[in-house]
Amino acid sequence: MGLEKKKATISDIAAAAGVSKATVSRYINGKSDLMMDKTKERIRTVIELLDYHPNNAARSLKTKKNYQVGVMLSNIETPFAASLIVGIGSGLRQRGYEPLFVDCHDSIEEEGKALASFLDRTVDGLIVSTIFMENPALIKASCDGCPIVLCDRFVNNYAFNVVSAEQEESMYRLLLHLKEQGYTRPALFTLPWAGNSNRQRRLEAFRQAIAALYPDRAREDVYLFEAGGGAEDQLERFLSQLPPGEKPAVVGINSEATVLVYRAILRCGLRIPEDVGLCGSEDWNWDSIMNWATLLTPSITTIDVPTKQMGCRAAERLVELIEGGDPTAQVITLPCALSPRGSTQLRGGTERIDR
Amino acid sequence: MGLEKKKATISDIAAAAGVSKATVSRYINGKSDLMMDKTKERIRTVIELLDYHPNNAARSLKTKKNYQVGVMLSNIETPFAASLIVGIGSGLRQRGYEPLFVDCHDSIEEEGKALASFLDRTVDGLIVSTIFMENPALIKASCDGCPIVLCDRFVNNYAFNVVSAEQEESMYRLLLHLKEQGYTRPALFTLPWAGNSNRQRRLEAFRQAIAALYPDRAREDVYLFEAGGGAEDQLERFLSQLPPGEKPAVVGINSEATVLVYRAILRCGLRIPEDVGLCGSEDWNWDSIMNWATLLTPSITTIDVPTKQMGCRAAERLVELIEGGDPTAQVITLPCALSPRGSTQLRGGTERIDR
DNA sequence: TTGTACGCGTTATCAT
DNA sequence: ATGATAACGCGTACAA
Repeated sequence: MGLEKKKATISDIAAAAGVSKATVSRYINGKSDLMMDKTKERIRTVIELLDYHPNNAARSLKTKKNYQVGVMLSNIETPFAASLIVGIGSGLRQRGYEPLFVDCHDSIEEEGKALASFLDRTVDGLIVSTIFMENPALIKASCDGCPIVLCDRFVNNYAFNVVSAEQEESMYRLLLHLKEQGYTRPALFTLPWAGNSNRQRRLEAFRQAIAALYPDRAREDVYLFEAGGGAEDQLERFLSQLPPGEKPAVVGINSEATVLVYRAILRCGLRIPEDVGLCGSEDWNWDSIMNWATLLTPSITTIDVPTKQMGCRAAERLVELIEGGDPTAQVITLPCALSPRGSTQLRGGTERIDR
Repeated sequence: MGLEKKKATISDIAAAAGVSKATVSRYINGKSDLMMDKTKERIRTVIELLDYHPNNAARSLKTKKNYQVGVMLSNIETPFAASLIVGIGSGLRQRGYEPLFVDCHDSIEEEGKALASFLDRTVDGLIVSTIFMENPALIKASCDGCPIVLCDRFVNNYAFNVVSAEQEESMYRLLLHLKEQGYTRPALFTLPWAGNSNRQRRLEAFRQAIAALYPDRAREDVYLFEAGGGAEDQLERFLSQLPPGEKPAVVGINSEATVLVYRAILRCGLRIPEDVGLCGSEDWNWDSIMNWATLLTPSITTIDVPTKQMGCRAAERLVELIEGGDPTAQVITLPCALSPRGSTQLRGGTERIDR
């Protein structure tokens, strides 16, 4: 109790086992193929006895590796980020790496600071999921040899390794679902997409799907509004311009947009799904009774982005890069699932309450 | 481009500035009071020019500090954890420390592993927010001298430093609010509380508040159910045993419980707030349009736990401990706010839709 | 006010 | 099959 129990070092082990530090080091690092069994055994027991753990700082000083990777998130306070954290964390730790998460608060300055801080701490690599499409600092870091994987984001003018969610196919399936349900007029309601690669990709996917499913469609049903307001105005614009006989459905560009439109629809005194269908991209993939899509009444049809798996896959790819795998930029695309719910159930059946 | 731009070391700086490594080291560590101005200036410019950054591994090898703290969370995939992460992260980074977050998935084994891994990495301290009230491994770590702060949790048989949310006062205010609204019979609906210090504290707070506000109340209106089911049965039991003329209101022990009861009430064909009042403890403190309490219709009255601030405060206290502050165990208690919403608005006014 | 020299705990390169 | 020994980059007595 009173004794200062100093931590055992490799020298202690060497002395206690009657071998040299070099031998102990070899044992620890699995280079013990040509080692006598009884030597191994001696080292093993002494390590056990003294509860020896190699010192990471010393190790990393020598090897220039510290088994830590920096993870830059755009806004941690969203379930999207939470899922990403879980996926990245498990993927990384599985392979012996420790994640350092930092919230960049959607600010390019914060992001620059975080990047500098990580480079300073000499992390072994970076996983980046921030929104900025113009990102010279990140490109520079990559050029300087820092392994980087982008997660669900793209950056202009540089071919990064990216793990992302499939968009075209899932958007097509969503619009097909709406059509099958009897909706004749799907419109995309989106928040500003400038500088946001995901919104741009979804917008593009929407246009493609419309072109495929409604080849004769002339005007473009894309409505832009702000998180601060405007959903209601745009909704009224959309509905007032509707030719008679058309059945409208709104596709929200993300979870937030979908909820905002949901409120706008109710405020206009309209019913979901009878008067207007509603569905959206669900970034959270949050399997819980607290999922926003099932909290609303009726519950909302969504495209479910496999956030956790994206994180896990990004971790996997990054470790490949760190450990010398082929650095050629790959774009890994994960499929999304469609979850039809009450908000688009125009014909037949009654809504099933999930869980 | 072709040149291998090796990282500058302290020796490079010393050489370039024409001084000794010791002087540079002093400069870096702020011990430059007695240093000649022109020496300082020389060092400063050279550091700038060579873009020198001290190597953390070497530094930590020498000083046994690495400015990293381990953070053990019970389940990262909840907004509660997300808020905590933000609070802890900013509090820690503000003071020059880096958080290492790990998800223990409500498993004591995982937690043990994480603890060992952190101790192994020689973090400077620990912030713990996991559910286990019996936790010998954690007590041992503390006894061994590792600075530890518990966040919104308690552990039996050991006086840890704790940052937590105030419970008695807020529960009292919630029940008072219900009474003022005309509800005569508040009942607590809770998930199993064994081993969960927060649920136990809330349960106790509920009992105290009932004793204070309804001194004549004989039987105890506490209903236990499981996340998997049972809310509906318990609700029917509660309502059927109600004396005529009583106005019932349900208090959910946490966000999840409240949502489960919400669904049960609707399934029973009852109206909120007319037939039954509903309110609950909101652990997330999640200021967003996606907040569950405002997604539901009507939106739900909550006690808002200041999660982010708790994390921030825990970080602050931990750094105090790490840097040699008084280690005497403190219990820091943060006040909660009451957010009255439509779900308990029995008399007067119409529900205001928030945001 | 500044410099010298050693050691922190490892791994890696030689030897043997 | 194993042992000396020299780095790795930094902080810090101690000396000057």
